[in-house]
Formats: sequence, C-alpha cells, structure tokens
Amino acid sequence: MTTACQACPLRKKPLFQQMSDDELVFMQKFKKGELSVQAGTTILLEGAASPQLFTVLRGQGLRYKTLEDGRRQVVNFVFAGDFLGLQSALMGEMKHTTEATTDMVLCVFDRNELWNLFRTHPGRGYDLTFLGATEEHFLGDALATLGQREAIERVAWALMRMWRRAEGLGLTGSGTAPLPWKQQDLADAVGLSLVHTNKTLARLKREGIAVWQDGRLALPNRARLAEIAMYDDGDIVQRPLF
Amino acid sequence: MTTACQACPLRKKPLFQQMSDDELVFMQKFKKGELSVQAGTTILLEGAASPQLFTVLRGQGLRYKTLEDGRRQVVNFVFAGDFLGLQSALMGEMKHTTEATTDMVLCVFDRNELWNLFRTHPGRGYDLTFLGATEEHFLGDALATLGQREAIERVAWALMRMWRRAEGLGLTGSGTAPLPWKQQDLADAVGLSLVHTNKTLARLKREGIAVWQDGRLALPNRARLAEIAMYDDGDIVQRPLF
DNA sequence: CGTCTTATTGACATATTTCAACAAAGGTGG
DNA sequence: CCACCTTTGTTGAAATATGTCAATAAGACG
Repeated sequence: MTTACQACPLRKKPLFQQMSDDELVFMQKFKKGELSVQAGTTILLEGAASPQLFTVLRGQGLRYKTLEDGRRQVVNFVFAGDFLGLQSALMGEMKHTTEATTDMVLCVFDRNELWNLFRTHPGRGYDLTFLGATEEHFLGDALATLGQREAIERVAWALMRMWRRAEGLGLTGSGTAPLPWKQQDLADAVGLSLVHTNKTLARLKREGIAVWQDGRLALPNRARLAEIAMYDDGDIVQRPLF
Repeated sequence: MTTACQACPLRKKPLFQQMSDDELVFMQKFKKGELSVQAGTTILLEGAASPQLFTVLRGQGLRYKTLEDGRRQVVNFVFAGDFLGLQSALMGEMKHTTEATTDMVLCVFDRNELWNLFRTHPGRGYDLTFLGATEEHFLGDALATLGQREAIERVAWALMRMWRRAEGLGLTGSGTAPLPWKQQDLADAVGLSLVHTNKTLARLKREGIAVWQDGRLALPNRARLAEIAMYDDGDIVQRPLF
C-alpha cells in the first residue's frame, strides 16, 4: 500500500530535477518499502551504522550533533525530498542524529545496493555526488553565518533558508510556511542562547518583518528579511530526487 | 616532466586509501598535467566556473567565502591530497575561493571527463561521493565548533585539526607541523576577532599547551589540547586520493 | 485542577569586540 | 648601508553583544 515512484507527489515539485523513465523504473526497484514514524522518533542515531537509507516523503525533522557535555548543534532542518543516511552508508556510521519533528513517512532503501547503483546507473551515482555537493554548499553558508554574522542576521538567514525550502516544495501557498520546530531548535541551529533567539524573533515581529507563531512563519516584509540575512536567492538550486 | 601517478609521493601516506593498478592507470590518463603556482595565487574563484579540477600535490592553501560586506569565512585549510573544484564541476560554479598560501603544485584534470569517470569507473565515482561525505562531516564538526564552543575551545579544535592532518601526511616528524597561515586566517576560520584569537593563542603558549610561531606548530601538551578541543581522534579517516 | 512544556521579559554578568598604540621583521629605494 | 614603509604580531583599556539567571504567562494534557 506504498506510494509508487511513478505517482510520487514530490517528483513534480519545482525543487527537483526531472527523472528519466529508466531511472524511475530503477528507483522503484531500489525502493524497499516505506517507514512511518511518529513525531519525536529518532530515525538515524549519531555513531550508529544504519542498514538503511531514506528519502523523506512527508513530514519535517531535524539533524543535530551532540557534544560530549550535552550542548547541541542543529546541522540542518529536514524537509520532504531530503536523502538521509548516505554518510553512514559510505563512512560506516552517522555523524549526526536525525529526528522526526512531525509525523513522517520515509521511503526505505537498502544500503547494500548502493554500490550496485553506482555500477549499473552511473547517472544516479553522479546525482548522489551532486547531492553531497549541495549539502556541502549549504554547510559552507551556515558556517559563514555562524562565524561572521551577528544575531539578527543569523536568525534572518535561517528563516529565509527555511522559507525558501518550503517554497520549493509548494508549501507556502497560504502565505505562511510550516515551521514545526521550537525556538530552542532554531537557537541551537544558529548558535545563540534561547533567550537571545527569542528576543531577536520578537524584534523581527515587532518591526513587521517576520512572524513565527503556532508553528507557521509569515513574512510580511520578505525583502527586508532577505536584506538583513544578506540572502543569496540563487542559493537553492534544483536538486536530484531519490 | 610531471610526476607519474605511479610515483606519486602521496599514495603511500597513511592518510590515503590504496589504489588498484587499474585505477592507477586510469588516473594517469585522467591527469592532464601539472600546475605550479606561487604563494598568494588564487586557484579557484568564488562564483566562477572552472574548466579544471585539481589535486594538491605539494604546498598548502586556504578556502574561504567572502560576504558582501567584506567579512570573510575561512571554510577549510588546504593540504596535499585535497581535491579541488568538484563543486564547480557539478553545480556550475564554485561557492568559495581557493588560494595558495605557500607555493603549490597541483595535478590538473579536465572537468568534462568527470561524467566519463562515473561511467567507466564506478568505483572512482563512489570514491568521489565518499570524499564529499568526508567534507560534509568535517563541515558539520566545524559548524558545531563555531556554534557551540567558546574561544579557547575553537582555537584548540582548529589547531588539533591541522595537526592531525599534517600528521596524516607525515609532516610532523620534526615534532612540529608546518602552519604557514596568518593569525588572521585562523581568526576568520573560527569566527573570532584577530585580537581575541591572538590573546587565546598567547594563553595556550603561556600554559605550555601549544606554541605556534614562525609558521610552525608545536604541541608540548597535546593531550591537554585535545581535551580542551573535545577532539575526537577517530575524526580523520582514510580517504580516497585523486 | 495540578503539572509540564514552551514562550516571554527584565536585570545583571561576562566573553568577545573594538579601538589604539607599539614592536618586530622584511622589503625597497635612495 | 641606512631611512622608510608595509605587514604581522602583541598588549591594554573601554565598549557592547550576547549569555545567564529568574520570574511569569499561556497552553496542552491527564
């Protein structure tokens, strides 16, 4: 009773590159099933080797690293279309934890077939490398944000980022984007304390730039937010889907 | 008069995975020549599409992003064995600048043959993806360092990182590692001001933990440095060489 | 009706930045 | 060979952005 790749709702989204018929057939074979998890579930655990790879079909999540002393760095927010577990498949173990923030549905792949993928479908292997390069690009931007920008710029950057990603998935039709995370999650993503993050969000709201409440984000002054964030709109490019 | 891959001095270093004879032959064909550049030269420019890919054969460099207002984030320090330009080859343009800190020698590859590589040598394609995952891992660690750690921990982390990398290349035989960069470069890497970076380095020196002067780093108390850095020694794994 | 989680706000503490001045070293041109 | 200038490193004092502490509010849930 799973979704056929043919009928995958993500394929038509503007965010993703088109797939050839041949690739579609291959992906259907590659796909082993679906996994439904409740909000709060840990999908991949830092330090563990996962026998599986996932593509997010529905729902949102969080990827983070935990330091020895308990501090936490949110590495990225997880949206539909994200491919999870590649690190583990290649390097033996995950370097961060992935957790479901909302209920989620994931396509499941077998990591043992990854090598097969490279051998029989070099185009898909190429796409996987591309995906890695995309992630690398994102992390470079994030690094520059944490290293060089002040609080309001960091928060603005993170909000822009999430907004754009939601937009690429066609989730902003209502004028708001779903952001089911907590302020603490954002704080851990941008490297600020919870209190200061809260005050910064309050300022953006007070100035009529961005309003994040009840799990949804509205941008009454998106241009201004992009300006504060020094956000490069070419930032998100079409990406391959797995 | 270039170095034959067969005789590549990097191949035997403990840092790199071994290559099959077949792969060696292929790499020799893939390699188009060598490029020698002087210290200070820009090798790859942010925003530009490079027709070439490089592997660092000798020398050290720097990768950084520049923000609109001139602030600079050093993304990573470049050592021998690093593969440069993959982002440009896959995504059309580089997302950061790469610059030679010392004189450098680079192996040159043709980006147009990248697709060929995936098709005819899936194992090498796999390795390329692996390399991307390694970089992603590193950037995740860097992000956690900038986001969650205080000044002395950040500096300690960066020094450990560079030391370990030099060690993997067999560069620490003398008891010191070559670190040809400026304090400003380190400051831009860890997201601290130059002044505070300087004072933090002074403290590490005063306490007999790490001494960086005249372009070389000595670690009279490496255990303590690793402790401050919360440095995970399993951090650097064997990587493929291109 | 309590209890728990999340968001909010003010007051205070402090790590880090900024400003400024100086020292050491190397290069250049007279 | 020496004055001069540029680059890099060093140090103290003052300014400030952000963190920490503490208390309250608002909603969810059993």
